[in-house]
Formats: sequence, C-alpha cells, structure tokens
Amino acid sequence: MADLTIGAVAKETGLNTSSIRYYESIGLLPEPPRRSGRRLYDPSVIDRLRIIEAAKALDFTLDEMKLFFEGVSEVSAPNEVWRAFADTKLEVIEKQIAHAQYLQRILKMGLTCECLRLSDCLPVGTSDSWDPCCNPSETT
Amino acid sequence: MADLTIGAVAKETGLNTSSIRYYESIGLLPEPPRRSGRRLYDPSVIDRLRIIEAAKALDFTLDEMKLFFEGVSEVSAPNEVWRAFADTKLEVIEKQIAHAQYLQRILKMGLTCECLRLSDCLPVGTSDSWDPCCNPSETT
DNA sequence: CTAATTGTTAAAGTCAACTTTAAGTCAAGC
DNA sequence: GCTTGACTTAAAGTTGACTTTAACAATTAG
Repeated sequence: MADLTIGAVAKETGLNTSSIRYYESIGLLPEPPRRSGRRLYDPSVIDRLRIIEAAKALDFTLDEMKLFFEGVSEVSAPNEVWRAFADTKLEVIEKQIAHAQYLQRILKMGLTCECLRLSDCLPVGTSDSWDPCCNPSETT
Repeated sequence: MADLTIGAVAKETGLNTSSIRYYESIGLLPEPPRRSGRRLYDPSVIDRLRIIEAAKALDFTLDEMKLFFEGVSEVSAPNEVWRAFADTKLEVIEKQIAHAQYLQRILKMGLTCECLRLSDCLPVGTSDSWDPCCNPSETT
C-alpha cells in the first residue's frame, strides 16, 4: 500500500489533521518522512492511532500513552517504570469495566422498566446483587 | 443516619468540596437544605455521587449526566430524548468495554511476554483473534 | 473567651487537549 | 498560467471541568 498524506490518515481515523500534527508535536507520534515538506505516513500509523483512540476512551492522558508506546516499541523488554504503569492501568481498567457494567445495567433498566419513578428500583449504592423491583409488565 | 456536612461528603467520596459545590452550581446535584447557611446533605447524595464517578470514568460529560438523572428520577417514565440518549450511551459503553479488553490484553502481554521487541507480537490493528507470537518461556 | 477549623460567595485562574487563525507553499485540474 | 484545494508553520483561542483566591461567617476545641 502507498504512503498516506495527513489528509488520508485523518479521513481514515476520523481525527482531524491538526490533532495528528498536535500528537506529533508532543512526541506521541513519530515524525514521518516528508516529500517536498509534506508528511508521508506509513499505513501502520493507522494502527497506532487506533490504539491511541482506545487509550483515549479509557482516559489515558497523552503522556501516559507516550509511556505506553515506549514499553511496547522498545528494543528491550519493558522496564520497571513501564511495568508499574501497566500494573496501575490494569487496575484502573478493571474498575472502568465494572463502572461500564453498572451503568449498562441502569441504562438498560431505564429502557425496559415501566415504573413510575425509575429511581425506586435503581441499584443505587452498593451494586452487588440486584433485581429490578418492578417488571416491565405493568403497562399504564 | 445523620445529615452530612459538605466536608463529610467530600471525605466519603474523595471529591473536594469545591467540586461538589460546582456540581450543584451547574444543576448536577440538587440544592440541599441548609442550617445557618451551611449545606446539610442526606446520605443518599453519596450514591448519586458514586454514579457520577462511574459516569465520569466512562467519559459522560456533566451535561450528559444531568440528562441521565432526569431519566432516572422523573415521576414519569423516561421520555424519548432520554431513551435516545440511553441507546447512544449503551453503544458507546459497548465500545469502551471492547477498548478496555483490547488494552488489557496488550498490557498483560507486556508484563508477561519476553520478546525483544514487544511490538513484534502485538495485536495491533484488526484485533479479532490473536495469540502471542511468543511464549513467556524464553527466559534470557 | 480566643484560635483553629470549616463553611460561605463570586470571580478569576488553571489545565489538558485540542482547534482556529493567519500567512504562506505546493500540487492537480483546466 | 491560473485557480482550487490540501498542505505547511507558529501562535493564539477555545472548551470542559474543575481549582484557587479573597473576604467573610459560623462552629468546635481548648
């Protein structure tokens, strides 16, 4: 596949060109080669940007992403700083999955339950085991 | 249980008092009753703040959280705006869980794999099925 | 009682992560 | 050659979500 202009990369990833240049300016993306001043990207940059998008959705800061890529692209095995980072992030991600499932449950209930006051049957607070107090059967 | 001062709420939730006042100022938290000018919170505010924390971790904006609470605390069943919101957010949450599992896999691999270049065995790009190209057995 | 702590307000300040602007360069279609 | 559109830069502007400041009031500890 041919190299990509910054516009093509933007189109492919849904980012805009200034964001891509911004990522480069802070060192999150490596500087690509150029032809007559213009950036020419290897298609693999798309993969890297997809990882960045995933990490962004999980609230990694851009600095954390830099650290992350150091760990996965170095020529030697990840060092202690990276390992500590990875440990911490794995814990955070666990919590985020739990949060996601919690809100998922509430939203789904809001869509199916027909209680007058949804808050009456919400798993608010300690969210261990919970069954809706109402069945989506009591049609008005 | 007795009502809580703003300081107690802050301590309990890990937020700081100015954030709590800020949430109130934008209408995300209802105005609590006061005694001699000072806010006195019903303990249920803790639950609400925990939902806010979960939603924050999933990149809900504060405006989205307001909409969310409208849906779950109204006296009537959630309206169409809320249902559309919930549908959209459920899709986003699905994606976030996928992102979380993707990065989880990469981070775990980084912690166990002993390849010289981690990037050589990364599931970069289309992340459907993937087995590490290396086993954490090749001890140096 | 005093002193320290915790609370109050409105307004200004901060920060990360972009986005926009201005002023120009390069390339493709006619 | 000319125009249109994509590209270039550095610098300034924007946005969301707080956080800090200043100046004051009320509660609690000693």
